[in-house]
Amino acid sequence: MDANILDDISHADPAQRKDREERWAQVVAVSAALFAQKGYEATSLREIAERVGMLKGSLYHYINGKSDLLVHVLREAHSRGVLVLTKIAEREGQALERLEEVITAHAKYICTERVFTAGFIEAHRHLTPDRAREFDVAERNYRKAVERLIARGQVEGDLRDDLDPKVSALCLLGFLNSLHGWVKPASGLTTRRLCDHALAMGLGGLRKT
Amino acid sequence: MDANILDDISHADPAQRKDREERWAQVVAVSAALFAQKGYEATSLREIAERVGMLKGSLYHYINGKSDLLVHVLREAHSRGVLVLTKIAEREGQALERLEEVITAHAKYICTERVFTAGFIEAHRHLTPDRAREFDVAERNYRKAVERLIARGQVEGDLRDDLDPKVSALCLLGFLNSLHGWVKPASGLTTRRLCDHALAMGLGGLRKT
DNA sequence: ATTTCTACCAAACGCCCGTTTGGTGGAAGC
DNA sequence: GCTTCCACCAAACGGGCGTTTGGTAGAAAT
Repeated sequence: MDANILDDISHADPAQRKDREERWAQVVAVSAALFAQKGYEATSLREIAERVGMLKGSLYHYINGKSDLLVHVLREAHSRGVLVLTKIAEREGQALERLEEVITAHAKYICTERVFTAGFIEAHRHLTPDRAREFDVAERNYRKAVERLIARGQVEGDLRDDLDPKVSALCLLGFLNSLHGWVKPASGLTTRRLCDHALAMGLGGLRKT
Repeated sequence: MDANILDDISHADPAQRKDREERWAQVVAVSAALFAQKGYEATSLREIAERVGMLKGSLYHYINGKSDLLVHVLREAHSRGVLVLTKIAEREGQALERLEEVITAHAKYICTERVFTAGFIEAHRHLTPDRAREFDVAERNYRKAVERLIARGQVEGDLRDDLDPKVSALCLLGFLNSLHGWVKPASGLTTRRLCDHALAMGLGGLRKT
């Protein structure tokens, strides 16, 4: 079933494999760009195929259905975003410093890798529960890591301890993701300044005054 | 063209008018619920008509096209949300207090009127620029009002003045709207507690320490 | 030289969408 | 009692979608 994507292809010679992989990467990249720009539903296979230079039916040599594209786009997004951020959150050290790092990295990711951050919420609607689980788990892990960070910050005395860590984590991540909605490249706001601003506002509500 | 919706109907007798208006309100309410739940594109006229108890073609006695429904849903949402919040933001008084009121009211609106807050971003994609303008203007007015409030709070000495009011306003409103993404009714979190939390986090980053 | 394989084309399929058209039953107006 | 009007039905329309099927040109393998 998943042969086109997942099967071992070591029996193919290197030249063929490279061709196919390059083409496939191109397809995923184009899909990511279009999904980000117009949303998953509003993007047609015809349009994707056109930008890659083939007919829509030919895409089925790479996929078994449209949602395969979504899965692979989301996987790339997660490997660049959520997974990296989770690792940062789980590093050793003073909680407050870790949290600052996470917030800044998250904001930076949102600003610079715009292609991969759009429509995550929309995306879940278009995946069957079992295909979505993979991403749900990753996102939950990240959220939990931030939650633990906040709790530790409270214990260490840097963060106010009258706020529930879970709700705080949800608020913080929601806030950071919301940056995507209005931050535009070339809006006269440098990434650097935006990250500083996000840090000030994201952390300001958590810090002990 | 717009006869079904906008025309003067004073020549109809009261009984008829009431019937029609009640039916129309029902259609809008059902549309709002479905748009919120599944999104605009994913909601079919067939589905809307079914819940109201008619066939999809019959909806065209009330509308001239599907997007009419979106416009009317958004109008109702704006009149309950953005317009109310703008008025609060523009009242007289100490800026900090006003801002607290706005944040709390905004958070409360998001939590209690869930039907009308979903898919605002998606919505814009499905309206022609001239039909969207109405809503763009209202949202901009609100944002500007909050921006002025923050600027005044800085002058009055309650808010830190090293943050750009415009960026701060965008961050704050983005944060508040992001609550919609994860706040669920009956999640064991009362509206009251959520609003307090949102206030603490939203204001914490702006306040002078 | 023949076979095999691969990347892709060309064309059709069924589905469901938003929209249009023409009609119908029953209440309201004269 | 006849006409008018109105809310709605019944059925079709064209179109775009995701998907399937069968074929083909050309390189690689034997």
